[in-house]
Amino acid sequence: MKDVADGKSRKPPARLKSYKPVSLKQVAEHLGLNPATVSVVLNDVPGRSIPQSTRDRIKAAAKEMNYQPNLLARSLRSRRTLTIGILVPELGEGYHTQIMSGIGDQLIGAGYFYFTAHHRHQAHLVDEYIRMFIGRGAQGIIAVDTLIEHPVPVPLVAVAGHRHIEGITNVVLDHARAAELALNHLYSLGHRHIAFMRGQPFSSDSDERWNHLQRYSAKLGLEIRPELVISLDRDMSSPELGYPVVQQLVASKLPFTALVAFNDIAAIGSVRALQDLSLRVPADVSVIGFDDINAASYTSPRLTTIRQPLAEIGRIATQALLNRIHDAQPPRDEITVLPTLMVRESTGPAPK
Amino acid sequence: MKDVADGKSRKPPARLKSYKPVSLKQVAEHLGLNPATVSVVLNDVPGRSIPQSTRDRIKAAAKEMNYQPNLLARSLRSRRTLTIGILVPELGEGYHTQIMSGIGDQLIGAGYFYFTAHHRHQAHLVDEYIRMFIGRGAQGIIAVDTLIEHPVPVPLVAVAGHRHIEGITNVVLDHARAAELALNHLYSLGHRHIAFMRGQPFSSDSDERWNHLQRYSAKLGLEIRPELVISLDRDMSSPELGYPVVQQLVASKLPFTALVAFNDIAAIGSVRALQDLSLRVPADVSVIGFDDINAASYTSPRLTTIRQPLAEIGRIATQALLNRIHDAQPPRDEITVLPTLMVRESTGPAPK
DNA sequence: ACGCAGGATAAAATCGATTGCTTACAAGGG
DNA sequence: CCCTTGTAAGCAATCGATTTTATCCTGCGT
Repeated sequence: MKDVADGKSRKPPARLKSYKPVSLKQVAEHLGLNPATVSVVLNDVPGRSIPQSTRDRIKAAAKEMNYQPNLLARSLRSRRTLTIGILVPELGEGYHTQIMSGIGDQLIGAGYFYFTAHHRHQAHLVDEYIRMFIGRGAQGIIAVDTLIEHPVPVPLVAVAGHRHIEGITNVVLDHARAAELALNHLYSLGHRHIAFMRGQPFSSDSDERWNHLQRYSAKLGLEIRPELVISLDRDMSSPELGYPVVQQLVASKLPFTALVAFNDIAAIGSVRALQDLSLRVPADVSVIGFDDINAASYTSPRLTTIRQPLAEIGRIATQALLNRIHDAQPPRDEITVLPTLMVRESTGPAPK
Repeated sequence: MKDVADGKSRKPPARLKSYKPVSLKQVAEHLGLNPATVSVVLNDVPGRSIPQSTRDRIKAAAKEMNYQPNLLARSLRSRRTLTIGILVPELGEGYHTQIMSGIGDQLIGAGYFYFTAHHRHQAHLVDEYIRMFIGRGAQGIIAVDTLIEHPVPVPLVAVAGHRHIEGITNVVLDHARAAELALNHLYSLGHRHIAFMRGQPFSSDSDERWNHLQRYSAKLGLEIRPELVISLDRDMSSPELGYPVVQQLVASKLPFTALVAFNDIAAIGSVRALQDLSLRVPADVSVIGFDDINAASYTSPRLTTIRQPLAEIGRIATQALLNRIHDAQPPRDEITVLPTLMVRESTGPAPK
């Protein structure tokens, strides 16, 4: 290696073990100016008279010295941390992950960074993490599928939360529409004996989804036989979740030609269970899922499902939060998102 | 609701819209003490003589006033932010997500919080986010499947990075062992005409994996026919990735009885392609994947794959980083993780 | 020539902690 | 009786910015 000789990179980027970033004060000193002046210029504070020449000088120096403001210091004073906190029940699981992907995209795009914390449905952790987020200066919080029990001192947007708490904006799926899409689809394929799978009690969408399915069944004149209603209870996020309940359902020998699963994960396990019992999907039994997680289109047969626009939901929640942080709009209580029916291969005409 | 009467929760948690947390100063004032003293006690600073009675008084007051130290202020002074930054190429995609799940678990367990940023393989974003992490006080960085080009002023652990850069610890899979597992499995099932799928050039494991497959094939006396080697090139994370290349492979009419896919995602697409061309998996063609993402066991046939312990890798990387931050151990250059063979349903004896 | 209105920049307070250095007082040693 | 030692706590500087207030200077009007 030889010495660099070109004008540009004379000074190496100095990234060795313990370099210390340049501070505002150093920039000011270098320029023979006061830190305050430099700050004012770099932040484009309005209503200050500073000649363009000085402004240019300062900006040039900042760039040249590779000045990066220390966000901690700035935030301490100004209360703008450009940071928000995200609460999820679990990491590395399809549904939450895809929502977070939408959130992350939108936040980074808006210049915000975010903390993530997962609580595995433990209420005391929820409270603790909220406190820690705030202690670290989070200006807002997004809670995904998380039960919030108290008002919180910063703006909070809940995704798939169904409690109405003062000051909290909920982003929820239009469950009425979802039920309608699912049942119309099956009904129009000729299914009249439909089995239902309810979600776990701790999952925030469980009740809502079930209520609307009941309601719309009634509307269609479909009778729901209680023996054909099975319930999830285990807290797991693998398809195994849906396997045993469907096994039992089949073992009960009650006739049914379609199954409305609680979500895609459980639907995938259900399809497995049916196949392992020599029932063909969809020839013998149609299965419809909920969510449209990525894996739903990898299975065979590919899963017919009620799609929640997960990433979109994340983006909407984020936008709502940012609006509230900036007081851009009067806070809304609830934002509804529309589901779509994705017809794939796991549903078909009811057998004779 | 009636008034609470028990001694504990006399004072409501005051979580209304714009409450302001109590500061150290307020606690000190309340006690008639100096903030410094309070700080010293609450942090259990060693080598200070403060009588137990005072200590108790302070701790009681802190608890009673629900004092929460402001992490921003603390970090500004003490440089301990208990924060690290995580870089990933993409959010909401199986492989990275599962590694992040291990990272998140371990970090939260150790009392650290983390920022996540995704860069979609854009080098300039990588640099920018590293700067921003540091500006926000990150004490270390974990980079997953991300190309790091320069040394960085804080400890950095790279997962599946293969560049050796001063001061960076790499956590990598034992690719030699992986190749051995995959090829032994197929070989012992009688496969002699094996097709290979190489990864995209921007994926950090591509070359390493391919080199070891070649090397071990030679060892087994297996000849690799160049016409049976296909390459991925698109930057996508859906199984569609593997579909067209396998279609072409089959169209070429060259005989093969097994396919070593680059990863599970591509393997799932490959299986689809084969099935759509009326080839049975594994009766006509065996397919083996890499990674063992969650979805690998949801497909039908369930995917035989070389398992990377993804969450474990995340935990190992995190532990390595924390060790370096605490100077607990001399920094290691490389940490190797062992793969496992997961035999499922997509591989079987070679057809005659 | 004097006062005064800005324009340009400096000074100082502040945010909420941590930390090194005093100080005040009491007890023990020579 | 003075000096050391130790205990208990206060003082003040500091971290790196932002923000409010003050000061200096110049040119202009009268």
